[in-house]
Amino acid sequence: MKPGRFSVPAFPPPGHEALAPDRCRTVGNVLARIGDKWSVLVIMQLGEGSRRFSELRRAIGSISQRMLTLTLRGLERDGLISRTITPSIPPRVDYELTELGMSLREPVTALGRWAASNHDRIAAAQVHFDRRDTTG
Amino acid sequence: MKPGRFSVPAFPPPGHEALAPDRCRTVGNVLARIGDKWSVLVIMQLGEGSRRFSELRRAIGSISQRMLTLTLRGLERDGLISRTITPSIPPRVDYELTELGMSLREPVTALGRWAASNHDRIAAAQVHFDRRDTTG
DNA sequence: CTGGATCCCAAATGATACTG
DNA sequence: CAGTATCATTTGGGATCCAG
Repeated sequence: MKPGRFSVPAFPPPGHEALAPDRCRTVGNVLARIGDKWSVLVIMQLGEGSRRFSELRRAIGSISQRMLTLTLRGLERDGLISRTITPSIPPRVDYELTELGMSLREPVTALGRWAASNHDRIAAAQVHFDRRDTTG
Repeated sequence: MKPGRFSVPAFPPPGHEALAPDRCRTVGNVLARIGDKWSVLVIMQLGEGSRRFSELRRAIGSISQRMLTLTLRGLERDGLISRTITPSIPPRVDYELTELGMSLREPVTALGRWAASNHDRIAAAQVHFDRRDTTG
């Protein structure tokens, strides 16, 4: 950490502290974690039940083997999924949502419903914005 | 999806509707958009009311001018925020959530509540995972 | 004050080859 | 099958300078 004065942002005026910066950060952190390109897809897949590595790979389709591994490690590290190895030949590894992971499904699917309900409007807004850019 | 006499794989419990791969993509796209490092922070700030560029910059604190600009452009393109220019000197630009942006607050804050409730458990899981890695 | 343009570095992701 | 290791590429993001 650099020495010097760290700037403390002005406190929000009374009545405007519904969303503390603190909480914003927390949300930001969580979104930074599950908001990557793949985590949610994995979570939603596992939300339907236990899956093995190759099943997830096929189900998601476009994910590379490397990224699936990394994503699963990250989710496991966060305690959202569990990893069960069956040392057979060929080996088998099953992934499953933990209780914590299960509890995440609800807010995520809420966001999912929002996305499903509004992605038409978003797409339309994008087209509009881009047209203005090219035709303006 | 043609209903035949094939058995349907286990239904998710009520309230957790089936998660078609299609829908997963939609969610993934939306999360890819708002799940970046800054969008949510901006949205939550604007959730408290209209803000001008420099206010957002100060409030968020660690964001660079460049990223704030890019983030705002992205959100505007998605129709989540509106941009109002007042051609005074010095110029003034205010940002505000659109109706669409407002509607996003609810699912986002739901995720926020989840984050606030569970980030201790996540942190603990991470410590546990990392210990296993270094001491194992 | 707002924000575009440029340069540069770090992190994320993909492709491929290799291993138990 | 389920990874790991490595390399190449893409993307994210900060710093800085410049302009209306």
